Amino acid sequence: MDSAEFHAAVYHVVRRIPYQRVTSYGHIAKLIGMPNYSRLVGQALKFLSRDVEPPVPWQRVISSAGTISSRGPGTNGAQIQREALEAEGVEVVVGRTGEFRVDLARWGWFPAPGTVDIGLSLTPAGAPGTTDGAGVDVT
DNA sequence: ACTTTGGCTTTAC
DNA sequence: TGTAAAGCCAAAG
Repeated sequence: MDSAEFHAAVYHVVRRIPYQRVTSYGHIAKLIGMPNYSRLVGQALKFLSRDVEPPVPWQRVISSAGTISSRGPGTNGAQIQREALEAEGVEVVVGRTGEFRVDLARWGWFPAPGTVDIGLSLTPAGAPGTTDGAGVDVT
């Protein structure tokens, strides 16, 4: 797939992230079938224009450690992201060094690869397993 | 064409 | 958890 398809797949998957759920860049890469493209997922979201037709909930994508990427001191992207997450009810805590983090055990959404539609032909036909992908139910 | 730079990950300590 | 180091891949410089 070329970069256009990659972007499309990323957006597609990100849009599949349920309300009040978050996932990681790396997991999205896995879902698409390219485990080592985690950084490119970040770029795809970075290149995303802010007024695409079906909005892409990019705020539901954070690092695998459950922290919101700061994107540098001069930017307020992390703050925006935090507000967006809290706005939909996701609990965001502030670390001791001031970073925002989300409890992945509670809000994380990590369905097995192949169980979500990525909008491309590589989705296996009768994908077994969870179609819900309700991550961890530790309550 | 080479070097840096990212909304990253994993493994190891 | 928190760093540190080594991979990773495309876009900028």
